[in-house]
Amino acid sequence: MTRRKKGRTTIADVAAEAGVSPITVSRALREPARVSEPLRKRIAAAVQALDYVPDLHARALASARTNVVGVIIPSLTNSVFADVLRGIHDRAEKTDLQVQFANTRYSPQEEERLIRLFLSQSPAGLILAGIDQTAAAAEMLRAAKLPIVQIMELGPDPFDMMVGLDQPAAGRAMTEHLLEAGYRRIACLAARLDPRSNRRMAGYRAVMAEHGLDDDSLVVQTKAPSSVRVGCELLREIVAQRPDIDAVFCNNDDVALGALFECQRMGIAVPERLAIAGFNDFEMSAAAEPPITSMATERYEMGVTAMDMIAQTIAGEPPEEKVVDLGFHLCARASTQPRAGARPERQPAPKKSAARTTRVREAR
Amino acid sequence: MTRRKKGRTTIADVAAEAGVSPITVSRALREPARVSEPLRKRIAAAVQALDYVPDLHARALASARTNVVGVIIPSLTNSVFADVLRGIHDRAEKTDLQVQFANTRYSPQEEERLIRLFLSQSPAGLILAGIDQTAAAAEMLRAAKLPIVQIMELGPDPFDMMVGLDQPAAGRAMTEHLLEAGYRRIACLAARLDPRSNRRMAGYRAVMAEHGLDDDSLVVQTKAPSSVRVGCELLREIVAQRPDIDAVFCNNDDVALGALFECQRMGIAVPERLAIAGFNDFEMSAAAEPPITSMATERYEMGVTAMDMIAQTIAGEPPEEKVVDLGFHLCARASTQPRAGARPERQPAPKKSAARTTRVREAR
DNA sequence: GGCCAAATTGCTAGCGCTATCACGAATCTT
DNA sequence: AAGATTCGTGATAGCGCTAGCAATTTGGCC
Repeated sequence: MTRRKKGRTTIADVAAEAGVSPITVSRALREPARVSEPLRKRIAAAVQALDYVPDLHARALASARTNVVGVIIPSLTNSVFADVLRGIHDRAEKTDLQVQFANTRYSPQEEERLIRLFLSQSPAGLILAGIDQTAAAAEMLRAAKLPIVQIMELGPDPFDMMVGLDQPAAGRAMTEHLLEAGYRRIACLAARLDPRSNRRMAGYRAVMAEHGLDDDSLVVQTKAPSSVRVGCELLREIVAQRPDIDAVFCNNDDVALGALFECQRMGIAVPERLAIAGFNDFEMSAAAEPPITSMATERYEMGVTAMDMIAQTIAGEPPEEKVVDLGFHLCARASTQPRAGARPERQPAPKKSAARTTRVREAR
Repeated sequence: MTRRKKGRTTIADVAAEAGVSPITVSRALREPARVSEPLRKRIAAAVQALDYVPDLHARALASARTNVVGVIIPSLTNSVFADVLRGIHDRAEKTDLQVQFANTRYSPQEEERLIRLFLSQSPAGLILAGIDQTAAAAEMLRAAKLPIVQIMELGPDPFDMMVGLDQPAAGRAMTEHLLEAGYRRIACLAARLDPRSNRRMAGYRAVMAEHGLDDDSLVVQTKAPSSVRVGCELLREIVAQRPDIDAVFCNNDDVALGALFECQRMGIAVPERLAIAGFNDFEMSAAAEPPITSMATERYEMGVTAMDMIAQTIAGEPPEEKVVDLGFHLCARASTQPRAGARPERQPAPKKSAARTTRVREAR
């Protein structure tokens, strides 16, 4: 809409006002240490007086460098990502970095397209979800000379940096918690086949198999995105299919909440007749009646850390640890009350991702 | 990080490849109709061959115009705004507009700062939440020559365009629903003093006053942001303060869910002993047990419409209606079951914002 | 055939900023 | 004290693209 911006205050105006050259103003703004005290003050006063705001486009063009960090994640609806995004934005505010967000809707092709699009704009950094990029995307990313952080989970071969948690281990830990609480016929309810969710389920199945309890009929999945309603539906389904189950492990807390509602509707006592465990420890889970056991993940912290790692790298001080494991911790609540006669919880053998893993039984 | 981008394919490379001048390539890309068929094809082939992607910064600098739409809303946590943002992004993808998001954390000063910041970058458009901008912000916005859409609610004096709903009317409508269902001592639970929430509460109080039922002791507020836990706490508080209430109107569905959980914990039968109504019709409300009555608002649609209005304005075809009322509709569910002897629901007198308002009693 | 209008293409001149180098003055070597 | 280094500042030359207009071609019409 705006035509030629006739009136814009430019760096030249400030320079004239302060009686210096434009380049000095530019330096005073970006590298104050390289400009002498008196000039810096005069320039600051001129900036103030003229209400000068640098043109980011001109800056980007001239320096072939931007302060835009691209964030490419699968979804905006899932509050898991909303939390991460909040962390990213909060930290971005404290630097001069801008955030440019795009969602892939869980499509690797769309992700590839977006990565290509972002890279062509030479962003200051890139934040990606997960480790399942297409081969073409991986090639571009490895060739790209910019800080990249993969978030949500950990994997063997980072493009650059990584911050997340060991999803299979988290799935294992929850399953072990249920076993230790005395449950045996533990079903698994999974909404949309999010790669992280799949890996948690792999952890679940591994533990079940180790105990000779694994069974295809214990798993119910759907392509629908995770939601409370889906939790209701999945619970009805598993109860119809395996009326003998004594616990359900839901791949996300909204599914767990749906399962709880459906149990209330069907008159299934939780946890006496059926235990319910979720994942991600949404705010509502602790408030539910009964409170729902969940696995807390550091989503906000993940966004903050990712942004920090990028800011540090840009500042020329890349973080010592390129891969950060934020761990997870069990929030054991009434919905998975140990059964009478269950052996007490023992400390599990330390695992790769267990560094910051803690185990909490909350009072209620 | 990136130094001089030595390798970047520029419009000149494409022009050379296609055997035309750079400006023609530029036109072919932006206004294909103004370039002849054969040239257009040659240029398209060259773009393809060289994998050319225009530099948006250079474009913005040269044209003093960007394709960035700024979105300034109070929060990212509240799923109300997440839904709006999703609509905005989904529609942005279908145009060539980019979205730049910032959150004010409910601070008008922060909002003013962000508006100033955005305007200095001459965005293609601006989307703002609500109508409570500071005087200084209002002045800047009225002076700005760009499409602006205020969302979430309607007001008398738009800066430019507006899409939302009549919040006081929505508050009235829910209160009337409760009255018609036979409830009389209706409390109001309000989390963070969101301006929209306040206006809904004003609607509630107006209706209560009209029926001689208004009372300060029926209202409980908190500065804490809306959440399920806050719903639990507010319910305990109101029950302690006014044990005689027969219904609660919660300013958001997460608060309503917390109220429901707390009732379950305290052994308060819903709706027999206490009816619960929420607002915004979150996905979980219909799935709860009992399903929670709520007022559905078109949040996703609001984002889509706002973006559409901006895109249309930029395209030189501003929407005929500068103010769009998306209405609201009651989703009456079991949590506000009419009491025995309640008079049947009558159609309310048509209101300003009732154009698209419908009233639904859902089966369950 | 000549003239005008419309359609098509290209030239020039920046947009506002910063990388790079150049320069004089102040500080440091030995 | 003469040269070698800093330090602080400025001049120059673009970054990649497009507005505005000029130049050219085409087509239509009398």
